[in-house]
Order: sequence, then structure tokens, then C-alpha cells
Amino acid sequence: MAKGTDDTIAVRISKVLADRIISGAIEPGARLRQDHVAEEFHTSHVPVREAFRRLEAQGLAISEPRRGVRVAAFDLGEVKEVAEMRAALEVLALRHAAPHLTAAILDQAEEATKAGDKSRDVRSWEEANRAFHRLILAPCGMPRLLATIDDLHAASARFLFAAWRSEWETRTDQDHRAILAALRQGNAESAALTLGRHVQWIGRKPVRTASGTTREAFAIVG
Amino acid sequence: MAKGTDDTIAVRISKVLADRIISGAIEPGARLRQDHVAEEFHTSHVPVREAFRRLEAQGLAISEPRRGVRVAAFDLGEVKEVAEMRAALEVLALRHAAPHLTAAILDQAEEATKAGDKSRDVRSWEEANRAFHRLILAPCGMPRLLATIDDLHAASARFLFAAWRSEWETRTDQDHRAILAALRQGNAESAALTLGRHVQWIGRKPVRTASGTTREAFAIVG
DNA sequence: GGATCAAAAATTATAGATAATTTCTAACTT
DNA sequence: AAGTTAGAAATTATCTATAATTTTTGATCC
Repeated sequence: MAKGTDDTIAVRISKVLADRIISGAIEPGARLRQDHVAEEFHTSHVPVREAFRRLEAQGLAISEPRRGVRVAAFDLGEVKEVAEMRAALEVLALRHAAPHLTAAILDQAEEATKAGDKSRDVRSWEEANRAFHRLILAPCGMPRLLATIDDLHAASARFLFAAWRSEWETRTDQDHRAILAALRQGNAESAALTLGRHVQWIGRKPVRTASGTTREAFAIVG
Repeated sequence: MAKGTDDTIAVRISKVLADRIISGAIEPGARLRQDHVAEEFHTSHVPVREAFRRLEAQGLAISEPRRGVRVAAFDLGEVKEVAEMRAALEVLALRHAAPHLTAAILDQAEEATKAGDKSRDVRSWEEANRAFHRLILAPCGMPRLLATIDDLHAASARFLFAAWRSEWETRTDQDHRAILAALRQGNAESAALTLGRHVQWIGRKPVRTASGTTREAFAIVG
């Protein structure tokens, strides 16, 4: 995970905080207090404020004027929303990327899929999954589109980690293989349709809460 | 244009600067110098920096560490990219909004279309156009999607103003009327398809440059 | 005992000042 | 004359301090 040592302090802080929010280390709704963060990173609060603005732009935090910043909460509605946005935009990206996909790239994507199958924890599975999507979409050559998709991926990962916190079962990703097969045959349209369905598939499973009751947890698992 | 008097200073600054960038008052590639902006708004540079981060998130400015912030440049490729993203996302939004559209909303949208036809300058046409799109999309109830579409609209407006700077001819918007007619008949799918085409239609016209030569200018005119 | 209000503490937002980096200018060398 | 390099000016990034706002706490009143 590149630390980006030449980045500005604000960027470094925002990356660390983003990672914590995504992984669930900081709970949804929790307040982010600028002086505390500043103290932890041994800086003043000015770069911290800029880091907050960055998180806000990614949709990971929300700030109310004069009332501080909190980690963005989320419900089933937002999970669905992000899934549908990803589906729409990733399909668009894949349609543009398809003509530029080489055999080498597809091989790398297959490696990523295998790595996902082998992974024993959510975190490494998510990493492999994101690598797969990035590999097949990057050649579209549309930077703004890719940046937006990246932010949506971060949101997806958040939901995933929140749902699958402790327990995790390996699952082999049939969709990824179907997408790669279609792309290898030059059938971009079929690949795009499968990708759209794939991203919109929302996993749900019962989760035991602290109070002993069970509730349903949701996550985008594509 | 709501000034948002209860906003934070940073937000106020970012709104004014965004307006200038969109309208073309500040040229693409121009540097934004924080001390100058701070002086103009009679504040220190801390809120200015936060305003810059906000503009960056909207894609209106780009900042290089230790090298300051510049107004984002754009080329035909980016115009196309924004158009395609808008098409994909607005179609998605309309599909969700359609079941919640009332006759009253559609009437308001028709008013906006008429206002666009009557407008004598680009600026008021753009305002009417954005009102139309917002009216028919807002009922989708997907805040993140709507926020992203808003940012893309700002980018579209930028291209529009850059191309049509001085000259402008009124054009009656047949697409808007077709979309409204389909929605009134309950034919959401047809409306969505028309909207998708509508947004992707990129206007182009020859523009005389300062040096006397002519070049092609491009803009999203939906 | 619960609600209300006021003072105190904590926190956010802005201002002014300092250090570090980059860009600009211009002289100097080849 | 063109390119290079050193110094100066401008600009960015950060820190410390101050003002304004909100949340919390505690005491008072009903």
C-alpha cells in the first residue's frame, strides 16, 4: 500500500483516515475531532481540515458547518445506490476499454481472480476484486470516469467490511471468469451485461449483533 | 442565485470561484493564487485552501503539491467523457424517478423548457436547462447520484460557455418536449432512451479565434 | 424526580505569522 | 546567441494564537 511519501500532509492524513473508515475501524456516525487527529499525526489542525474536505468529497464523511465532521452513515438504500451507479459507470467504462484490452491484461485479470479465490480474509479478497475491475476498465482512457468509479469502489468496500466483519467464507468468482471469457472471444457487449449484473448483486446475510438479536447485513460483493 | 449566507466562508468562496470558472471568467490553465483570493474576499488563506479542495473535488481545478492550483483544462475528449457519464447516470436516475413523477412536476419541467426557449443569452438558457433536468431527476431519491450529476452539469456548463462565449442563437428544445410527452404517457423507458441520446448530443460550431483563424468548438447542449 | 436554564468546557473556524519550496530574473559562461 | 546557474521574489504549506460556536455539565426551580 503506497504511502506516498512526497504527498502533502493533508493527503497522507486523508488516506489513513479513509482506510480506517473503509475498514470499519471508525464506526459510521462517529465524530472526527480535528484537534485529536492533529495530535495523533503531530501536526496542526489546518492540514487535518483539508483532509476532512477530501473525505467529504469521497462520500466517506459528512461535515455540518460549525458542528464538525462525522463518518458517513449508510443504509440499505445507499448500498443499492452505489451498486447501481457502479453498474452504470463500469459498463460504460468497459465498453470503451474493450477495444484496447490485450491478452496480457486479461491474463493479469485472471491472476487477480485466482488471487481472490485463494484469499482467506475479506481484506485481501477485496483487494483482488478491485484489482480485477481496475485492470479491465483502466484502458478506457477516461480519467474522470475512473476516478468516480474508484470512489464508488471505496464505498462498496466499506459496506463489504461492515457486513462481513468477522466471518468470511471463500467463494470462487464465477462472474469474473464469465466476463473474461466473453472478452477473450471479443464479445464486449456480453461482458458488459454480465459486469452490470455482477456489480448489482447485493449479498445479504444474517449477522448476530452485540445485543444477541440477528439483523440482516448487506454488501456489494462484486 | 442563492448566496447561502449561513454557509462557511470556504463554501462561499468556492461557489463564487466555481461560477467564474464555469462562466469562463477565469481561463482554463490559469493559476489560482491563494493569497490573492484571500485578499479579494477579505479573509485569511485557510478558508481559501478549503475552497480549492472543494473545486478540486468537482473537477473544476487541479492542484499539484507545492505548485499551487490551476483551473482545469479540457479538450474534446473530456467533453465526450462528461457527456457519456451524464447519459449513463441521468438515465439511471430517470428510471428511478419516473414512478414518483407527478403531473405538477412535469408541468414545472414544461415551464422550464419554455423559459429555455425564451432565453436570449446562454446563461439563462443553461439555467433553464439545468432546472429541467433537475426537476425530472430529483424524485429518484438517490442523493449521491444526484450530487454526482450536479457536478457533471457544472462541467457541461463550462464547455457550453467556452464554446458559445459571445454568439448564441435561440433553439427550441424538441428533446425536452419528447421526454415530457413520454413521461406523461407513462412510458418511462422511452423517456430514458431519449434522455440518454439527448445528453450525448455534442454541439459543434466553428469559432473565430483571436488570431483570426477558425477552430471547432464543442459543447454538451443537453 | 424531571425539566429548564446558565455557566463551563470542548471544539470548530478564522486570523496572523513563519518556514520551506518554487518560479522568475538576470547575469554569466561557453 | 543560447543555455546554465545563482540570487531574489513570490507563493505555498504549515504552525501558533484568537474568536465564535456548540455541547456538556451542574445547579436551580417546579
